[in-house]
This record gives sequence, C-alpha cells and structure tokens, in this order.
Amino acid sequence: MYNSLTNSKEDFIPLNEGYVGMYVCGPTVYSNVHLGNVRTFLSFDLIFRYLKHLGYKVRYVRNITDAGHLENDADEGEDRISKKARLEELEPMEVVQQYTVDFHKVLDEFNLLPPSIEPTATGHIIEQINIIKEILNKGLAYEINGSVYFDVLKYNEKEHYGILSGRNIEDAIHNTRELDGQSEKRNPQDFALWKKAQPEHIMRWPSPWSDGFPGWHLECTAMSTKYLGEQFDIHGGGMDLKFPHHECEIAQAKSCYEVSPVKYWLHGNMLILNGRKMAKSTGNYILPLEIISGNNTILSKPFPATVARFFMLQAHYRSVLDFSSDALEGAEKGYYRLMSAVGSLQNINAGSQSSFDVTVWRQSCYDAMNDDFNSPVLIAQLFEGVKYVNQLLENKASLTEEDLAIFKETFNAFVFDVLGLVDVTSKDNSDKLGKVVEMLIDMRNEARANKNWALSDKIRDKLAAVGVQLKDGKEGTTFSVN
RNA sequence: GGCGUUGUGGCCGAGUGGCUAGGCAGAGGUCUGCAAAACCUUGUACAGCGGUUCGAAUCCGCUCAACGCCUCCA
Repeated sequence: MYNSLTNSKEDFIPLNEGYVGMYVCGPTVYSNVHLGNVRTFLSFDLIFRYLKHLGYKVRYVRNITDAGHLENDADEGEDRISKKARLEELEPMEVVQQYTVDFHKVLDEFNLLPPSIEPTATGHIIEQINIIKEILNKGLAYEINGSVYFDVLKYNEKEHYGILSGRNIEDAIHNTRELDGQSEKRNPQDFALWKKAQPEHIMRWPSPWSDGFPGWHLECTAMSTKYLGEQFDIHGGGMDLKFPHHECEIAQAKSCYEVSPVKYWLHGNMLILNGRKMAKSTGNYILPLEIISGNNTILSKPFPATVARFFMLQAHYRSVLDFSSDALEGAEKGYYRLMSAVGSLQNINAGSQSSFDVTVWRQSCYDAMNDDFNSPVLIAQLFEGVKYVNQLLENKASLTEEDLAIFKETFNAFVFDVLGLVDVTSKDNSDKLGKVVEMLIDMRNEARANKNWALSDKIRDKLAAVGVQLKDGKEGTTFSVN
C-alpha cells in the first residue's frame, strides 16, 4: 500500500499479526454528505472489505464529527454546527441527527459496510480534555483567555511539524497570509486544542480553562487512540485532510504519547464533476441520492447506486476521478455485462478437463488488489473472466468440477465481497417473473417455428420495452432483466 | 503569490524506460428469419517544446492547463 508518510509503496505488515486497526476521518454532519465524501468512504470501504477478505480481523473506526469545526479563524470561532442550528432555529443535536441519518442512508444505498465503531466527538469530550492536559504538562501548549493552543514552533524544535505533508515550518512562516482574529496565538501556525465559547456559541462544555469546545483536530486523536491504541496500523482520509488536519493529529499524538501514532497513512483523491471542481456555488454539484432519483441537471437519467459505485471503483483511489454523464453511462453498460456474466456463471456445468488455468487468473486478481488496492486492474481482470464465462457458455472452453468451483468462488468473492457490488438485475427477477418470461419465450419460439415473425418480434420488442432482454443462443433462449 | 499532484486515443481510466491494460462508443466479420446478446478481428493515444538514452507515455528541464493544500473541506 502507498504510504503518504514515506511517499512510497510499502508491504503491509500489521502491528499485531492477523489484526488491523484502521481509522478514517468521518464527516462533519452539518449538511448532506456529498458525492466526493462518498468516494473517499468508498475507497476505505474497499480497503476494509479486502483486508477482511484476506482474513485479517479488522477494527475499523470512523468518527462522526458532531461538535463542528470552526467556520474560520476570523469570526471568534463560530462552529459550523452551531451556526447551522442558529440559522434553522434547531438544537445543534437536531442538525447532527438529521445529517447523520442522511449520511447513513447514503452509505447504505452505496452498499458501504458499517465501521466496527462509529464514535462521536461530543461523546469524547472528557478524553479530549485529558489529552489537552497531557500536552500542557509536556509544555507543548499554552493557555490564553480560556483557550488552549498547541505550540507548533516549540514542538518543531524536537519533532518535524510537516513530516506528513512535506512542508517545513520555516516556509509556512514566510508564506502565511495575514488573517484577522489570530491575535491570541503566539504564532499563526499554532492551532486550537480548546476554544472558549463566545456568548452566541450554543455548543459548550465545561473544562479547566473555560466553558468551550474542543479544537478541530483533537477528536480524531482522542477517538483513534482510545479504540485502536497509541499506535495503530492505518489512518485514512481525503487528500485535503493531509494538511493541516492529519499533520496536527501526528503532532498531538506524538506530544501526548511520545510515539508516532500511525504506521500507514492512506489518502484518497478528489472527485471532480465534468472536469471541474464540485462546488455548490457554481451549480457544478450533485448529491449522491440525486444520482439514484435522477432529480438533477448533471445526468441524462437515473442510475442505480451500485452503478455509481462500480464507476468509482474503475478508478484508482489515489487518482482524481472525473464524474460525468457519459462516463457513468459507459460504466453502466460494463456493469450490466459483468453482472450478466456473473449470473450465467452460476449455471455452467463442469467438463472433463480445463481449457484455461483458473489459478493463474485468480492470482492476477489478487496481484491487482495487492498492488495498493488497484481496483481498476482488478476489474480489468474480472472482464477477462467475463470472456471465459462467455466461452464456457458457448462450449468453447471448459473447466473441471474443481476448477469451476474455484472460478465461481473467486468471481463471486471479488465482485460481491470485495468490490461490494449489488446485482440489481436479479432483484426483480423473481420466480414468478421468470416463469412468465419462460412462457413468453415458448410462445415466441412457436411463432418463430411458424415463421410468424410479426408475433415473435412483437413479443421480443415488448419485453425489451419493459426491460427484459431476450438472448438467443445455441442452447436456446435466455433472458436478463435490467 | 508559495508548496504539491496531475495532463493517456471520441468518453472514462490502468500503466513508470523496450512486452495488447480494461470498460463504453466506432468499424469489419461469425452467428441469426432479421435483430439483440455472445464471440473473433480492428485504433500511427500518451498536453506542448527541448533534453538524457540504442530505445521514453514512462527519466530531466521549460511552457501551458487542471486539480489540491496554504483558511473549514473527503
């Protein structure tokens, strides 16, 4: 896996053999989760699924940020969730509840597995206060006017602040823009561990320093170390969190526990829309559920969530991905071809010998995923598998019973368990529908035998119109439901 | 302005020095009553300009563009 800390691919060696501790920065629940967020969480869902597939016992922790981040440094520390709550005249926790439910609904639609633990920032105020106390004890933070700031320059005397993002503090000092409202800090690079609440601030907790709220990098340090230990295997998040968020996490954890907290830092890349940054302000923006509903101005038609999932998995998680209607339509056709093959595979009979080496193919799938979770290469290999399936169907290839079992097991494992795709073609394909279509196929075949092309084509075309496609093959007619 | 990443054929997207990535679309063929599906065949692709090398999409330099970070952000 590619480790952002060393900027190189490294073999994964867990701290405890057979076990993996993985932490991923979750959403701030003050608005609807957007498609870019989904991509990041999907990337780590893929990683979670694959590590589990390999037999690791994975504890996957993904937080909910319900204490809000500061809107900016200039406005005396207003918190996004508080602000949203004030504007909508809600309790902050009503805002949090609403968007947490939305978040879970979206991830469920996209078939993301729930994490092992999903802790909330507000549920870990005490742990965060304890970390602040410890950092103060170490002399790496200072209190001023009821707020506590991390002393970046002092920390940098012994440690490298910028180790993850490849920055050094001298550059940062020279390039810092002048911002208002930072007079409290000794240096602009310092970041808040605790902020005193202003009168209008409705989320607040008591602390030794003031009634206030924790700094915006602290919760991840508190929750990751609480559930995964002072050192753990994998920490993930979006590329944009690398600096300052993850840099601050490293500084906090090193100050508090005197060890580097994370062995492998993984960062997912951004999703762009029609070649441009996704932004509400320009209208170049789409919500995940709008893909499914079709209620948007970006896409030509609605798409199942699993098609969008498949589309995103066709790109590597560390590459920028351009989302567009054309690209999604292309992915959809490929998705249906893959699903059709998976469906056909279940009905193939074993032969007396194997005409291709199924273990070589299986290894190529593992090789793809073992190379930094390269799902696009895995999918390319699965399409090689699709070719084999089609050859088997046409009796141009054969597999022994043993090899066929490996083939089916591998195919199903990668498509459903690892990639987490859902076969929407089989969902509506109930027994009753199947029997009705079989009956129509019989009637059509009778008509064809009588050269009654008008009737036979009518049956075929009417079925196609409702999404049932007939496929005439050497062994008779089959069908698929789209 | 500073730092960083990226720029692949009509579209999306792998690939890091010589060996067909893959999907979608397109073209030709097999099959078919005609189609569809499936199968087979098919693309002088690597932003531009220089350089290194026997050989570069892959390494180096410059230019342009996009994206990210520098301030909350997946």
